[in-house]
Amino acid sequence: MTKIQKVAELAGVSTATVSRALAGKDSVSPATRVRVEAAAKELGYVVSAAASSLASGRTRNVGVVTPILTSWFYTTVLKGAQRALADSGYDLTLYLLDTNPGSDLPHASNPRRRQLFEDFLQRKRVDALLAISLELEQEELDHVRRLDKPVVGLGGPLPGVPTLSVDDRAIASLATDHLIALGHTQIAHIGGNPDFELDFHLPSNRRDGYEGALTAAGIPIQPLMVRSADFTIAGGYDATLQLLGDPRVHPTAVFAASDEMAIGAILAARDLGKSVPGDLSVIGIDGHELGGFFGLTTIDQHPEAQGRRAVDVLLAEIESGTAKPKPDNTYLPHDLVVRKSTSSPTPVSSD
Amino acid sequence: MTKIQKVAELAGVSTATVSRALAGKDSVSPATRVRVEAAAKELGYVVSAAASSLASGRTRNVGVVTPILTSWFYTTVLKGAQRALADSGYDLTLYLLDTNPGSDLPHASNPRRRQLFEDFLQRKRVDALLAISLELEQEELDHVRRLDKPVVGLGGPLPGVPTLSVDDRAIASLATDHLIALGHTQIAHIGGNPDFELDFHLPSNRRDGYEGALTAAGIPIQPLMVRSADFTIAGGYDATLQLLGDPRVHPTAVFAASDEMAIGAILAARDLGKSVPGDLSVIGIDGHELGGFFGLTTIDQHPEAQGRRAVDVLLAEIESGTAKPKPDNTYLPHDLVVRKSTSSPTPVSSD
DNA sequence: AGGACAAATGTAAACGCTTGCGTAGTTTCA
DNA sequence: TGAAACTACGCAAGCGTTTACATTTGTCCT
Repeated sequence: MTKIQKVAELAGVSTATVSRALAGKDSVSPATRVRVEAAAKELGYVVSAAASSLASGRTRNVGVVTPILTSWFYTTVLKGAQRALADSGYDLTLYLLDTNPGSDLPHASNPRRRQLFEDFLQRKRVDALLAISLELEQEELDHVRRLDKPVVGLGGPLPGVPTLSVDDRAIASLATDHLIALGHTQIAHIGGNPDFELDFHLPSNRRDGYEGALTAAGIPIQPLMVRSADFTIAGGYDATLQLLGDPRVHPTAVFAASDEMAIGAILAARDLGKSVPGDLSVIGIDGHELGGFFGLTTIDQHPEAQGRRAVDVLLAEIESGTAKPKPDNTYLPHDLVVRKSTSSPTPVSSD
Repeated sequence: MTKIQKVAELAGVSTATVSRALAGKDSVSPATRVRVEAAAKELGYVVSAAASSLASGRTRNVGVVTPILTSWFYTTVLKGAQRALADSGYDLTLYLLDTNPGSDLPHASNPRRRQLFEDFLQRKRVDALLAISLELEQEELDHVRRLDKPVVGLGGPLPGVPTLSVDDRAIASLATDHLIALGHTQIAHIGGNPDFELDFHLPSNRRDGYEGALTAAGIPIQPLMVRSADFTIAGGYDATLQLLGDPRVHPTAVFAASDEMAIGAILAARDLGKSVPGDLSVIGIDGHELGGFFGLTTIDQHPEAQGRRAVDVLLAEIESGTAKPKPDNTYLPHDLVVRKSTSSPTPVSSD
């Protein structure tokens, strides 16, 4: 391993200057900088991350905590974050915080979570933390605060931490309004399961948006029209099966709280011999890559861009060194993407 | 931040002893160990990763390089790797090595790859590297060798590096034999696209296994029965549409090289009004979580276990400090999972 | 009882960088 | 033209551990 000393000798300067030149600091003359860079390249010199971080207190490493990995939305956010970090020369350390299935312990007792908050994060291994859809308990929040490092939340409201998220109510309203505008009045909703391991605000906000839009349009809310599922294709499928099999309701459209559930709804409708959108219009949320394949109308929430944005905010905080930025929430953009899973309802003979 | 010095004082020992006690080394008396641990806990002491790694040369951090993130198989492997690492107190640094789309440059010229191999990896940020489905060019391989750190390949043959992988030929044979045993003779194959960004051995090995099984059973190989796609649902769908629309062939079964393509095949068959398995049997590879939902017969290759296994090997190498373990390949287990997408062919009137 | 050996602990030298402070040398300006 | 203000760079003190080596203490033989 070549060390900085060798580079300094070859370039004919002190190690201090090499360090400054390579770190891209000003106060190094252009000529010197060039010489140092040439020397470094010639010797194949790369700074030792450990030494650099010990001396500077910075690691060039950002921790990303996600509750789920095997879901398109999360991996896409992660992809955006990874790319943005790599572009800025940062490493991404991945922490997976899935609750052990079946366990109903408070989060703080989950050993994996304890390990993360009490051990890993405390070792100064990361400069900042990006928390995706994370709900933290008080104790965990305290641990995070103690780090005194930038923390940004994506998708979930974290008290005392700046967050980015889409406006779930607005998205749900937009989706519902789209169906209303097409002439639907019998609109069902497949919401996310609130006891899912994710942040519980999201399902309820989406439901609120749905109900708000109906009410605003003077359409009565029918509790039987609302089902919940676990955000997966299978979950959306089952919920739709139940919905369409219930003689008490006659939905002509379904608004699913995720694209995967919406896809499940499309498959269920087909399996029941109903056509989409002829017999049932379906709209989802996410902007899933399979949306085009299924002709799914959706609200794209640009997950990859969300990952990038979150990292941008995080890096800005790291650079600025601001200990306590305003803990407010910023809304991220979303877009209605109309495909062929939604249309006006076909008039039906009342039965 | 409490440092080791404080702990030493509180426990009434030297910093050396604290270090040894906390690292779990022997040659510390049980009584002392207990006292040190108590002191550390009381002060909330956690070692500084930077200092520790500078002094010891170890980072407790493993790099994982994957070519794809938004695919169930890869994220599941990653999940297995993450969990195994977390269980052993290691961090996982994620590197994403997707080629920029459209670019046909040699890998070594891809800026993201350069950055990874020439910069990130050289900084001693990781103790070891897990390369998933990675094909490296000579230059990149040299960089990796220069690290002189344990490297394990998963799923792709890396010259000079120990690898783990399933036996793709055997899997393909098993899948094909399953169809043959059911009585099929008109068996199509949807293989992975060889110019896909992944390792190209995989698609060709699977195709070899398919052809081998046919030949062994005395069934002629029909080139028109073989299509390739990009491993996705949409890809499998299109390939199947073509296959079933081609008047020159009459497949009664399809062996797809991935579960996602197999799911696409099922959807395509349905859209063409064919029943599965009545008109078309479908078998895939992977063990995808949606397999149950679609009733898909598949060869489960236990991706999460693959991730765990790979990490186990990696950690064993780190512990042993063996610089150069035998660069051989170990095959991982796979299992046929029979569901309802395969059955005996229904006799058809020859047309 | 004396020496040899092992067990437990202490001493202090790395580990390889960053950066505050200081110093020459160079401009700038009245 | 002399002081003030920069600019570019060197010096050396850390940063917080780990660990080779030395030391102490206790145990076991003969």
